[in-house]
Amino acid sequence: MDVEQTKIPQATAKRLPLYYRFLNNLHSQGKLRVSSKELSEAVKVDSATIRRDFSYFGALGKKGYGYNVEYLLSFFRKTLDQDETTEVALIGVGNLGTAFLNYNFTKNNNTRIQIAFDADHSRVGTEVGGVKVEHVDDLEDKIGRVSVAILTVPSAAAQGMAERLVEAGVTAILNFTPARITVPSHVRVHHIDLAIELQALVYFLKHYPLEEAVEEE
Amino acid sequence: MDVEQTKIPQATAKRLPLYYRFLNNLHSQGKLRVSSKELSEAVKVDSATIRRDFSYFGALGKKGYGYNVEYLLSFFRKTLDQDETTEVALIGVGNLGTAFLNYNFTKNNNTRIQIAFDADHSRVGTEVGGVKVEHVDDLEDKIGRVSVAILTVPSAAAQGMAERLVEAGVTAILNFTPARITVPSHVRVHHIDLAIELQALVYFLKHYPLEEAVEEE
DNA sequence: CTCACTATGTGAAACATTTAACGACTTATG
DNA sequence: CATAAGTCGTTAAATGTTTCACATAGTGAG
Ligand SMILES: NC(=O)c1ccc[n+]([C@@H]2O[C@H](COP(=O)([O-])OP(=O)(O)OC[C@H]3O[C@@H](n4cnc5c(N)ncnc54)[C@H](O)[C@@H]3O)[C@@H](O)[C@H]2O)c1
Ligand SMILES: NC(=O)c1ccc[n+]([C@@H]2O[C@H](COP(=O)([O-])OP(=O)(O)OC[C@H]3O[C@@H](n4cnc5c(N)ncnc54)[C@H](O)[C@@H]3O)[C@@H](O)[C@H]2O)c1
Repeated sequence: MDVEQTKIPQATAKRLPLYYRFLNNLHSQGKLRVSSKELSEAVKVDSATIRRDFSYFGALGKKGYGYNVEYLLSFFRKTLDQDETTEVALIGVGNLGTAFLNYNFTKNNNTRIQIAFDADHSRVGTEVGGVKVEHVDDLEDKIGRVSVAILTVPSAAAQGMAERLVEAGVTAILNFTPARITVPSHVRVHHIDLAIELQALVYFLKHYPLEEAVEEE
Repeated sequence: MDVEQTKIPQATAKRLPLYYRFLNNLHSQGKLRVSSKELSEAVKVDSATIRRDFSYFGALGKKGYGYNVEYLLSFFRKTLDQDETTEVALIGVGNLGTAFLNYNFTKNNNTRIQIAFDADHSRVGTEVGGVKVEHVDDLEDKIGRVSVAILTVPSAAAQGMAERLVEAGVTAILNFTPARITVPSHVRVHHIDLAIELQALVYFLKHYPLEEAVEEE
């Protein structure tokens, strides 16, 4: 597959899975076509932004008509590699890790948590969400060719585990710990820092007032 | 408090809680000063960006010296309103909701989940993470003056619950459901869409190659 | 077949964010 | 005290993203 499309802005790339999901919804509702304006209302992204995003992939729509849902969907399916499942490992079967294992990411989605590890012997051997929990000591033996990992260990263990994961061949980490981990430059890390998201929301609430609340009449 | 600081870029505002957390770490390690360069390595944000961010608040540092950790920390404590606790409601005590209730957001943080609601009678009355679970029918009665809500209900229930929350006075929602909810313009919604984050990570992995992995010698 | 309408795709402008570069001041050192 | 080294705060440039606005082309009703 041509890796030459590196021109697509990152902001656009982050919206693709969102478009894909809503297109799927429309498709299963039996809708045959959709305009950028309709899609805009559903995903809360400006319609011009949607058209711009789509245009990076060429002319996907028809003037005066809109987009054919089926065509667009199959285009994105290819673009997002929805036909091949990406296997994911999860490290740390605690509160968050358990929630993720119980959640079926594969519903609308090409990713599946294939294997889980924990350091707590009492968890090892149990099955959570259909995935057997392995001991973290066996990580190198059992992780196989999985290249994506979700990290939900205590923050003190994050850096150490990241290093082991990288050593074992992982090249993408979704890090839910508050630790900012250091990895070699060929490894991609996305941080999802829930405490910060909550604090930031509160900060915006207090310092960036939106339009005045309208009392009902 | 002056709401006139609306000049601070949103990108900066989102980083403030991160700075605050690391400053706290440094402080408890007994560090007295820190340079933008050191901080940069810890939080993985370019040092020029850090200096620029800080400069929106005036001259917090000393040339040739860096920043005084204690001073900076107390400045951010005020700025982020860390002295008053913000009360938060959680709607939907399922997998994710339970994880959040069990997590102590207050550790380093001015937010606390104060009250939780669920529709499932078998959960109501139980206590999760020290928070009693109320029935969602009592939401309007019991939510009080809480203005921030975390939404972890099934996506089909998201829009309806959002409307009830807004009606009950909530003005900020952290939405973990895949549904893109519609709210009045005075309500702030932040979406955290975990399935999309995972898909986006996979997309970047495949289409935005980083530097070539170096085989060990 | 005609024509009013609709909605795309995009050039250009507006806006937002990051990064580079450096003068100015501080501290440390001999 | 003079000088070297360090680090901020900021101006300006570079980069990235969103939005506007409209020519254009295809649609669909009559
Ligand atoms: N739960 C939340 O709502 C929440 C919110 C924000 C951030 N976080 C962060 O997410 C991470 C996980 O949170 P949690 O609430 O699930 O914690 P948790 O303590 O419930 O789970 C951590 C799990 O990791 C396991 N573990 C410990 N060391 C390990 C290692 N070296 N290798 C593999 N497994 C190991 C533990 O046995 C445990 O099962 C933490 O870093 C936490 O700060 C969680
Ligand atoms: N668990 C995950 O890892 C994960 C990942 C991505 C997205 N999500 C999304 O987060 C949301 C919650 O996920 P989950 O795994 O915790 O689901 P869940 O089914 O475990 O929990 C949902 C809870 O909400 C309760 N509920 C249902 N209707 C309600 C209502 N009207 N009012 C109050 N409570 C109600 C249910 O009784 C249940 O306890 C879902 O929208 C899901 O799509 C979850």
